Amino acid sequence: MSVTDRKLLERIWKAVAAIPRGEVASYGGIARRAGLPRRARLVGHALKVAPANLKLPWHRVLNAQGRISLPAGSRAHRMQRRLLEQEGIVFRNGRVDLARAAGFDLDALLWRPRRD
DNA sequence: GTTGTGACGACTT
DNA sequence: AAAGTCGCCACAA
Repeated sequence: MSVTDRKLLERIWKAVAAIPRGEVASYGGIARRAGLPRRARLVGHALKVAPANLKLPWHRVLNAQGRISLPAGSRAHRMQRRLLEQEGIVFRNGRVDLARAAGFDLDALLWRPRRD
């Protein structure tokens, strides 16, 4: 693995670490915030290989549909959903309930689930 | 080198 | 809404 590849991963990890508690972001959005537009798949890869010691809020990263991308029914899938609900995020029909009432930031693709 | 796969996404049918 | 298609590209075989 080249040094530059390593740097890309680090930039992605940093962007993920910046997702505030109670909010979620998309793979594509993280890629853009990391300065890597159109590299959504790389974000998935970055999370897969992320060292556990970084303690990244990986569960706050969803696909563009607001759905969990991990295999449905898998252990990891259930854990992601649990972690999200644990911080107040509500699911509706298998999708994160995205109410863009206030704070919906299209540019950053950072979503704010309705908080009531 | 080539091929298939995949924690993706935008567009078009 | 749902299914294809295409672009993207790291990785394993």
